[in-house]
Amino acid sequence: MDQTARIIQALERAGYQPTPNRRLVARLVAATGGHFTAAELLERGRRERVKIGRATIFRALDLLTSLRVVERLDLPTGAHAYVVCDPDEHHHHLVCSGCGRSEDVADGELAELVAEIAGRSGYRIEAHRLELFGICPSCAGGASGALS
Amino acid sequence: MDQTARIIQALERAGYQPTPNRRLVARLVAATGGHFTAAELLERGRRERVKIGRATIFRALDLLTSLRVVERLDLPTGAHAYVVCDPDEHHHHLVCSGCGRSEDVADGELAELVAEIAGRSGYRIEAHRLELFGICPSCAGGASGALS
DNA sequence: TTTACTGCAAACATTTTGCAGATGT
DNA sequence: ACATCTGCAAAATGTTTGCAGTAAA
Repeated sequence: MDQTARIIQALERAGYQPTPNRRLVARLVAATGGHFTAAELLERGRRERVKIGRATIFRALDLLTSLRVVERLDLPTGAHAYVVCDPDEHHHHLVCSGCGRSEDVADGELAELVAEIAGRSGYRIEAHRLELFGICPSCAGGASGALS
Repeated sequence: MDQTARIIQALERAGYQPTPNRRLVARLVAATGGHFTAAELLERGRRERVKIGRATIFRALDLLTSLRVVERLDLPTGAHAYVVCDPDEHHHHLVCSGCGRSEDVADGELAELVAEIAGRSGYRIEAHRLELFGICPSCAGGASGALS
């Protein structure tokens, strides 16, 4: 099953209608290998389909965010962007500053580190977010991506 | 030396004038144990001094951000806030959702984890940001903060 | 006297909302 | 029929900018 279908299914499972607009947003979101802003999505949407309103994009994105199918993240520039992601496990994002591609990174050992910080500080830590920014292999190494 | 003085000194060292407005911002920023938004700062500033413009607040905050005396962070709600911090070492922030207090957390073992992620993914990681949100001991435990 | 700083208001960018109409169930 | 969804335009936010005046070097 491809990602577009997964997103649409998530909508249906949550009791939302898989309307043409929402399908479009799902498709656009899935077509992105990386992050995108609401404005970009609107522009791409309008290229495919004449009628889709800004508000609809934002509403669909809110919906998908609440279903954890996409996540909102903050670029180093301060701009807000979204990335598609796996709703089932806690993870973080590694974003390429070159091409915008984004990969999920498992929480892994971070959980231990967070627990340790909790112990040391006395805080009850309820949420944590790790954002990683860098250059992906293919942006770094021309075509091959092999590091010399 | 107190924090207000440290901030003013950082401005002077970088060649900026320690004007009354900037001193005010330094004082307001230092008076905050935690995070604050630009709007809050403006309001507090106006309570002390009738004349200070929104733009001046933003400009001062940008300045302090570029000097790494404050850092801009993104609350889970998506709102932008600022926290005072130590310009000399790489660290992260632990923010109390109750009172807004914020503490610096040393990068510590995170560096290793980041290096490992870099190795595994092939990305050249240029920046990373860890944001922790939780409840501080005094918000959690009533007055004493002792966990039972 | 030359440059840095400031307030103001306007410009801008981004996101949200109210609402009447369209669409899906 | 009924609830959900949609586009639009207006409103609410949040931030930046142009500029003329003020203060500092």
